[in-house]
Amino acid sequence: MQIDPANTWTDMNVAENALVQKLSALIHLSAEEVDFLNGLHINRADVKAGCDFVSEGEEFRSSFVLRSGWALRYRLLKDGRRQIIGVILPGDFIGLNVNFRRTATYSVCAKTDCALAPIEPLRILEIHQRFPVLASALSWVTVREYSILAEHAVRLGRRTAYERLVHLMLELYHRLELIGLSEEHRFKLHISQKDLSDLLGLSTVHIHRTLRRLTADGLVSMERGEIRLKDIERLEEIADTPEPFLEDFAVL
Amino acid sequence: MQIDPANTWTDMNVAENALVQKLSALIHLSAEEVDFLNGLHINRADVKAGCDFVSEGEEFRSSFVLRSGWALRYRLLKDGRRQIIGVILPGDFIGLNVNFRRTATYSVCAKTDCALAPIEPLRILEIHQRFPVLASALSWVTVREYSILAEHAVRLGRRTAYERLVHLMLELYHRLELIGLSEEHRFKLHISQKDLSDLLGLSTVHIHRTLRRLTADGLVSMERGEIRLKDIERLEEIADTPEPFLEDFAVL
DNA sequence: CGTTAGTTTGACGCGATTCAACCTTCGTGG
DNA sequence: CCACGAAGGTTGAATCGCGTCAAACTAACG
Repeated sequence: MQIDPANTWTDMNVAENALVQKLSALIHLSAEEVDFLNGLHINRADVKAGCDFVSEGEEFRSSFVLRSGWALRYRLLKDGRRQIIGVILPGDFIGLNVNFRRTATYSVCAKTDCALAPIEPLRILEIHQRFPVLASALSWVTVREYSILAEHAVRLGRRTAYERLVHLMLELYHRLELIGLSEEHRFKLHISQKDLSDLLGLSTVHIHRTLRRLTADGLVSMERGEIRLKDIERLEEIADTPEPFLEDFAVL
Repeated sequence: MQIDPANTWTDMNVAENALVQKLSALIHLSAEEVDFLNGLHINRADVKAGCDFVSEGEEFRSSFVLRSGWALRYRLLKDGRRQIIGVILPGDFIGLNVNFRRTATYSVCAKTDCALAPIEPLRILEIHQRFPVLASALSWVTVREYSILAEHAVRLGRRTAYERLVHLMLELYHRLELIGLSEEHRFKLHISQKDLSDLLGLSTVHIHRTLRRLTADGLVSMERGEIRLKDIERLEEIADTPEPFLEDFAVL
């Protein structure tokens, strides 16, 4: 029953370039395009677990691709209540679209040690000019992010605690699978019960009890932070996931 | 106390082109750019109040700009629970980003008679090639949509019923103000209590009671579907809105 | 003038929170 | 190598915000 938010990032075969892997699942990338994407990773910034590397209200110009690690995008209310907007996984962008206003509206916190690839805004423009196929892939990334967030809203607004947890597990599982970070229905969960509660709009106590119920029902097992989804079909039934889940996003 | 989801759309001076108005608030548009944006409105489709004009799971290729009216983007769970993802107001896009997958993941329902401007995907590409300034404005639109949805998630996850309602009123007020559809802290609310409940993840009964409490506290008044925010400062205090609200979005 | 959609109201119940312990694990420094 | 503190997990009891049910009311429309 223990969730272990271990900071050592050694789970599985970490993708060389999760972004390339993610986009390849969608479209065929030419060698030139792959080179360009790898070139985006020339710069590198490392962030220790526990650090906020984007802070609400502060200057935020350059954007990033997360190369490895887990991070959380969140907002804090004045009285300390926290809502997590989403989980950022390897290959995800932080600030993909041009922000010509100046400040961040959310904070981003590293839950494990993270490697970032800072991207100059000019590089994004370059994509639109020189790589039309990549440009539409980025558009897909945008739509996908929006869709994930929309599903998050549905989860928060109209699902029970039990359903929320199942739905989140499935989201993480599918997203990790796409970048080669989960296999055989197993993945490492790098966030605490407190994080889960702020993600799902519940209390830690209730998260704990619900997690217990999930394992008691034989749907999920957990040891040392590793989650195992024991019956995907029933889980998808419970979560009432759209068909197909996280693969086929269209509307923004 | 009556919310009147009147379908006659005659509130105030409807903007000729709400999109132009919205973008003008952000950047200076050249005559050429304004012409181009107006040109997007050549095609026109009308939809009656109550109609779903985008349906989850169905083909969805062309995108739209909403010229006039109110629409709701929502998702339905199998057992009938509904969560509204967001309110679509004049000048808003539906499906701005290129969707090279085929189907819609959400439904969109017109709450008033709506006028739509269908946009061929090619037009969006044209913007990126010929109008770099417009292209970044569209990027801003995307970021803004994401930020509104993120605030929606915070609302659903970590605010009380009372706060949710206040926060929503402020969101609508500010968005309508930007396109000239609200004045003197008043605007017409074109959705029912049922819609409010599915928007805020509450029951209609509780929405009603909370609305009653808001008016009793002298913060808001309502007659025939017209909302009046009587004390913006206190409302913003209650909603704990970020500074500045809905104007300065940066992170995606 | 009946029908339909939406609003209003009260009584009751439950899902989730709060509070307050206590326990376990792990990293750190003496 | 053990002592200690911090962070996170576990548990029960009491409480409350919000949901459910059910019925009456009101306005709009043909």
